Amino acid sequence: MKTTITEVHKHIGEEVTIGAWLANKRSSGKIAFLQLRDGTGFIQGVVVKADIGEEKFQEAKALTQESSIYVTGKVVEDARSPVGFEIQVTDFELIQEAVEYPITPKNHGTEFLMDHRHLWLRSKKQHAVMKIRNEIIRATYEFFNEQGYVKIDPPILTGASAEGTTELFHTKYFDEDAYLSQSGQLYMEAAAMAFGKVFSFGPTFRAEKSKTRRHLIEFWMIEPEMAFMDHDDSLEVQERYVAHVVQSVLSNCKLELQALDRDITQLEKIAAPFPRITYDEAIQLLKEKGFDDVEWGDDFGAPHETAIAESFDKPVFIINWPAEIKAFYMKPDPKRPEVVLCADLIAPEGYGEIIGGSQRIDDLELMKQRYEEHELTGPAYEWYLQLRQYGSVPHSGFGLGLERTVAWISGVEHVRETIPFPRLLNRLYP
RNA sequence: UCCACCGUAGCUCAGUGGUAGAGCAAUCGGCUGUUAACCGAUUGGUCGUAGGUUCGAAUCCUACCGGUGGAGCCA
Repeated sequence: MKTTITEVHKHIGEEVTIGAWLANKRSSGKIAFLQLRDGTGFIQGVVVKADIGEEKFQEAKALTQESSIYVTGKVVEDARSPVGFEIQVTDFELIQEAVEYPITPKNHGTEFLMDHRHLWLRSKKQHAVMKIRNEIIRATYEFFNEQGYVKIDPPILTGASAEGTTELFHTKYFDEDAYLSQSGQLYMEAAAMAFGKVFSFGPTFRAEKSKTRRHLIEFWMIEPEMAFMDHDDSLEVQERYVAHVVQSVLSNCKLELQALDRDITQLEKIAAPFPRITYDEAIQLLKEKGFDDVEWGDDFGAPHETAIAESFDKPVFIINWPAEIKAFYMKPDPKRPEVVLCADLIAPEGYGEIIGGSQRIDDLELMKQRYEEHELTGPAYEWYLQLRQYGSVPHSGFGLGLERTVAWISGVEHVRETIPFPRLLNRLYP
């Protein structure tokens, strides 16, 4: 009967047929080992000449890497297999012969692999990272649905920037100027006033010429927004959400974490609550660690974030940043108006900021003042002001960068391996 | 945009002023438990591009093109 590699454990002792690709092959004079993959997993097929006959055995030895085949054989348990099972092949049928597959079992450089991203996705490590990405997305929907959030999709084509800081991708909207969304946040605030607790999951675009392991031109964000929640309430949601995602990956992606050689003891520590330090304390900590050039009012670079993260074995919130280096919509601390009620969540092990969040300004007059300070005018911003005019309430929200989260949990060095087809500086293909 | 490093066989790299090399892949042969299998043989080159220095340049110099890492900015 036809089945898949993840299902073979239900068919021990039975003969099954699997549609598969040949990931690799090893053979000797009378036995051949076929490393098979079918998208659901990897398994070894064993071809014995004495069982299958001379002609078929020679055919098996001639199979090339990444050729597609239907393999028929008996499922047996075997302690030597990393997945616990293998298939004793009784027959196979070649679907298509792959000639000189470019990605060989040996080392390749980044440029070559990125040029062949459409094929690289087939490899064990990339497969594992994408499965973990999928689990994080699944766990995200699970978490927010269970907590009563409504998923709302903000637009991708917009008339102006959400934060006014980063470079936007410009395009035409018939005769008007339009930009690709850099954040759905302003729309999610509108949605929170309509549905209470909402979250979005979608792509965002930044036309920054960033060339680091933490940056993509196109990346995916999860942006929850909650009415009637202050910033402390939001921090609690954030830590419970992140912990849920990590625990879900630990439970459901054991083989994938193993394929990536991830040190899971680091992940097993991730449980709410997470430590919180103020921006002021962070400055102090950095000075103690020898960063003499950091002054109050400076933003932190990657080395600073890493140094702070090293002091904790869980993600750490840095709260209450100077208003001048944060977005216009963040609510000032009533006790100390020069700082705003916000937090960055810094992942452990040097993966950098994975969440940025804040309580939003709910006062109409203060928001008008911010508009003047930031020279925000036009129809793109008028509607946002109305949210403070008609039944304004305290509300908070945050944005989690999916790719940085995948990189951290998977333990991969660079975010370009955490999205199927990364858009990078100078890379629009494949 | 700035800084550093790198472009040599299909891939990963060595060669740093005197005949263009290795491993892997491919092809042929051997091997009954391999795990990036192994062993033997064969094939494979406009040394990123254009100038320059030199008796002689993959090697030294200049410019350009491409890439990698980082900074800034951010998730």
